Amino acid sequence: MMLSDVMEDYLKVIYQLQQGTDDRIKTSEIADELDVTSPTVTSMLEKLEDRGLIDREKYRGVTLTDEGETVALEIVRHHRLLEAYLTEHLDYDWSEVHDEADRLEHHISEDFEERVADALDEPDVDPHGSPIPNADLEPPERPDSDSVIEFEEGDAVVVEEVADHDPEILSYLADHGVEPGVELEILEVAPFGMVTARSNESDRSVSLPEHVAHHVRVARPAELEQ
Amino acid sequence: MMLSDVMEDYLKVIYQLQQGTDDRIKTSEIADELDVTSPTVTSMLEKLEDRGLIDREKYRGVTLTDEGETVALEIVRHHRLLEAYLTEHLDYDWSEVHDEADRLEHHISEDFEERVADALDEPDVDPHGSPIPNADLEPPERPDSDSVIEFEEGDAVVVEEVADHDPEILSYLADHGVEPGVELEILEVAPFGMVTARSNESDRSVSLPEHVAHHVRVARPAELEQ
DNA sequence: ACTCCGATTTAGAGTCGTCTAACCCTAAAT
DNA sequence: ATTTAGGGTTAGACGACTCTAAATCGGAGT
Repeated sequence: MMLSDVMEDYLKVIYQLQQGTDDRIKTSEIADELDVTSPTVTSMLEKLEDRGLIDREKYRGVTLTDEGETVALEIVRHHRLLEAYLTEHLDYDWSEVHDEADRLEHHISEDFEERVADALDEPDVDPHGSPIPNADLEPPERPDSDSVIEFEEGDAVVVEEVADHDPEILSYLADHGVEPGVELEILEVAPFGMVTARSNESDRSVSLPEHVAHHVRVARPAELEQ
Repeated sequence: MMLSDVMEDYLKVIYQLQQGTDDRIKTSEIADELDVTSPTVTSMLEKLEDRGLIDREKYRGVTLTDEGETVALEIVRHHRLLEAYLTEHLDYDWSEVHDEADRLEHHISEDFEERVADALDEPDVDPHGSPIPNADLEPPERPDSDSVIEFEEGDAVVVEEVADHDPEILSYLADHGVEPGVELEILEVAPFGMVTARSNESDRSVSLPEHVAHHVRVARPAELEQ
């Protein structure tokens, strides 16, 4: 299937918006994400539907077909492998890799993908802790993490994933010891969603406004599970 | 200057066709190289002229302006750095790098270019022996090599550059010991252009039909110059 | 100088992805 | 059941890049 970069972008965005809900994805959500107008999205959705890549109900939004999901997973795999490679081998900081991976994700060959995966020894998460789809493009299983917002004062948690792309925010988080793998003690969850926590990394407390905290996904430490 | 990938491709091709001649580059040469029709080239040349990137005389072909050349050099630098990086760090063979570099050359950031150049320690040639323009994008000085066709029986020469992109031909050449750096003894130059030589690498003789030999650029060994 | 042929340009049209403006549908509130 | 607010779709257009067909240029050879 020969797809344009643009079509791939639409599929990727639909895939990502679909993560964590069963809702159909709406035209305006896609438009916001891709920074185009709604009519533009509508006309592209028609094409994607013609190609059998999405399932569309007019006025009610879309979902990916299996085929569409496979394409999306391929792009996501490219993106996350690139992020991992750039941090591992080209000295990029995790705050910088997203844009570069976005540039390149549509333009690498199967061969390149494979060599990069080899060089990294088939990693299963990218530098932000997001799962990298495997080479067979099966949907990766949903990590059992929750937004840090779900927790409360006194909880001890481990950062699993920081699902944000803004370099400024990522730099801020890294500076304050919020990265995948670090342990956080929740100090306060304000009613308007701001979370304050202490990182065992920086040993300083850090406050995360709601829109940031939302992207910080954490799990209870392993020793507390059973 | 915001240029499309397509425009960059035109400039790159014009640059490469311009190497080694003072002739203006003709519409049909560009059309052949890019695999588009002549009218398509004509209309793109109008746009490039409007942008001040080429100097055009209708019916007589084009040359790059300084600005156009700078853009072309940027793309060539990207291409050749990528080729070098892929062979050096991702285990590519010199016969495989061209297509991958073509895919990526328009899509890497300045930052990426710089990091790759650093990782390679600012190389000055790519795996085919072609000069990599420096970061200031000054035109690299013309290497003092000639096509192997220019030599005659008995000459000993060193391969400087193999300016071909066909993976089959490059594999063939590598298999027969024709790569940058190896010494060749010319055994015969047939009237129809075929060159037969012995490589001190493979210690076998190899015959190069004219269109291949044309791309094998060599120099007399250093110890013979003064 | 003239003719002719190959190369170039002009003319006109098609595709892709985008836009704005106008119209329409759905769901929530009355 | 009706209204209405807000998002979705339709219609029509545009810019970028490409094509085919037709007209035109210019150099090579008389």
